[in-house]
Amino acid sequence: MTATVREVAKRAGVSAMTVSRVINGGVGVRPATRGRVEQAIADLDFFPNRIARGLTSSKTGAIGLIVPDLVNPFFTVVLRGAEMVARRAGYRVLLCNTESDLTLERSYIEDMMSHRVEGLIVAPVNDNSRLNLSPLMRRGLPFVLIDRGVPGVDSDLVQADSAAGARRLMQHLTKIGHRRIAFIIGSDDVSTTRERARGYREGLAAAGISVEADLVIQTTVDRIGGYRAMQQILRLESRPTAVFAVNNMTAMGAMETIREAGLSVPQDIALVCFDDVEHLAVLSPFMTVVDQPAEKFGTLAVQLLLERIGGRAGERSRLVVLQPELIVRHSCGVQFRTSRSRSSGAPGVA
Amino acid sequence: MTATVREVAKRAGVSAMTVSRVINGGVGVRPATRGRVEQAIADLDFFPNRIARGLTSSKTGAIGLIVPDLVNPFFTVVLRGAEMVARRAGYRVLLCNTESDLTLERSYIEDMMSHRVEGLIVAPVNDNSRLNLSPLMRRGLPFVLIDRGVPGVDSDLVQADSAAGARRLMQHLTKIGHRRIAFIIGSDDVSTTRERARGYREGLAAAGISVEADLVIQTTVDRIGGYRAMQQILRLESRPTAVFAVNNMTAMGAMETIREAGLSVPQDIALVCFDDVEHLAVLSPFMTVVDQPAEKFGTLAVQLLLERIGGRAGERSRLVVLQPELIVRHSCGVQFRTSRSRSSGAPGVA
DNA sequence: TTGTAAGCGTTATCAC
DNA sequence: GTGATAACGCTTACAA
Repeated sequence: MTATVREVAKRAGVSAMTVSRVINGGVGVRPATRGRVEQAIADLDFFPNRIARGLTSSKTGAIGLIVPDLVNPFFTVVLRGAEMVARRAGYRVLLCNTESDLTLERSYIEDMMSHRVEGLIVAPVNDNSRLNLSPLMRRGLPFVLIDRGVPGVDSDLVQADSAAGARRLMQHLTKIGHRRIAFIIGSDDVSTTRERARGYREGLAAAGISVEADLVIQTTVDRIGGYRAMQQILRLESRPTAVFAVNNMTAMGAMETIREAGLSVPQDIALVCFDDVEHLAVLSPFMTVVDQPAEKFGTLAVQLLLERIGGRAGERSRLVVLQPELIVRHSCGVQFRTSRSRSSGAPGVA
Repeated sequence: MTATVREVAKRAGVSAMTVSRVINGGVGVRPATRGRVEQAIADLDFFPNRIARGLTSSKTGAIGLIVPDLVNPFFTVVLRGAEMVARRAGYRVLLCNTESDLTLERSYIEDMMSHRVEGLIVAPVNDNSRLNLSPLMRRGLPFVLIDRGVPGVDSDLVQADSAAGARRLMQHLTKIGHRRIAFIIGSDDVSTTRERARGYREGLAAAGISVEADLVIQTTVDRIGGYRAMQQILRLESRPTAVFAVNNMTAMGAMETIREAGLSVPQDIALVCFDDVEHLAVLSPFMTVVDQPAEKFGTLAVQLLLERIGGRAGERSRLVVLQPELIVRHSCGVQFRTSRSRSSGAPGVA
């Protein structure tokens, strides 16, 4: 199907080794020789076989990125950041979408090992991902966790300060007068869920409010989960004045319920959430959110991973905690203007 | 770093071939032998090296997917569809994001050839992608174009009927009374742009309206492009009553301008576009759109590609034209209810 | 049912 | 500066 180094070598009247040298930068090859080889490569339309290369050198030039939900814009942006940094370093990103399925996660991790990626970035499904990660730990394949930590797994980790973000959100809501704030929350076996729940409790406590169990609705962390949770909230005898959705997807679902009920945000009920929905947040009502620097999750994770792959990392695992940012818009019930271009200015222009 | 077939073989007291047979399904291996091999595999924590496998069998089990913008939800959903079908067929999808950069597209295509993918799905940047695709054609590597056709490239193609979609949109707008409809359009070297422009003209003509050059604003097909184009539109002496944005991203940018200007949709100006923004369309005002079946682009493309890889496709190239669907919501200025659950019902429930 | 031998396309190593 | 040889880990083809 395509020429090999040997064929190129033959045509250029050199050895395969010389061809190999040329396609790898050509150091230590006389310009004249090099020219002949390059000509032969062009003539034969030769593309080096990376597969074969990976076999001898065990440098496959690939890293894996495993995320639970690629349709979630948060992870899309993580991916964009990761790919950019990886490409600049000469690496390819192999992407895996587990759809929050532990079995799929396990098989993707095995797949990545089979593909001999040099390292892995994983946004784990939940605490049970520990079992899936253990083969990586056993064989010492470098990996970096993002977004979510996994108890019992000692590795580099890039995460946001979820508790602080939630506290800030609660602080804001209570400051503008909300006292009864519902919380749409996910399963307890995800670290970010636990942290956001802690921030919720602490934030309320700081305002002298105690948590009402009725107002904490546990559900799946996706649109349908948010949809159902909000239905439940609207059925409460005494309706809360505000709702905190644990992430962007649940917030979307919650919005849908609110609209169907003929209510509006923030007039009838306030709604805030984690994760800015980025380029789509232009649609009103503009959500008040705690934004996580998604792209940084990707870029930092790749940097940490490449350091580790390159043996420049040391034994100890590293923890990077990114600060989320409160962006006050309209869905909480106050009309603010922030200094952020994303909320009040042009998209990406000064 | 990890065990090899030979090491497993030694431990199990068999030959490497027997191990190979076991890891490939184990047909023609006596159960007892097979058991010993499996035990040895478990003991040594062995994972077959796909790289090496790909070298001998030239079945790498990978296909490439090249898209111009992964942050665009349309392509994210395409990816989801593609990956699902590919996985079921035992293939992995290697994803490349060209960011609409022809140079990057070229290098990704070469990269994919180096990785010896068995085939490629490409949403090309524009007509100039022809040059980037030519190496594929030269060596007969199967590929399928999606979304956009490329003049001079004869290949399988999955696309939407853009002209019909645009016509339908114009038909609707004119029917409810709009006569002056601006068009935010992209570069002319993209097939979908040309087709949508044709639909725009034809749709207007059918209503006895002639195109006003002032109302057609050419820009980059992203959020910032839509933002600027809408600024230009608002500066027109005689403001149009409606705006047709060529895709979801330009519509987002346009919305942003409208909001900054203190205007609202549809009271001050109507806004419609191509591509449903899917799970984010829950935010109001609910856009009237022509929706393309994004996931189908992915699933069909993979099916066509796998047929071709498997030699079950025949010489002739195939064209699949998907019908886009008009979803009337509120941004056009009428309050309709459609039968689609996505616009009026629950997310994914009956 | 199992094993032997050779080779996939590249690069590491060590000569020259 | 260039080349010969032997791997890398697996599978194909054939033999036993």
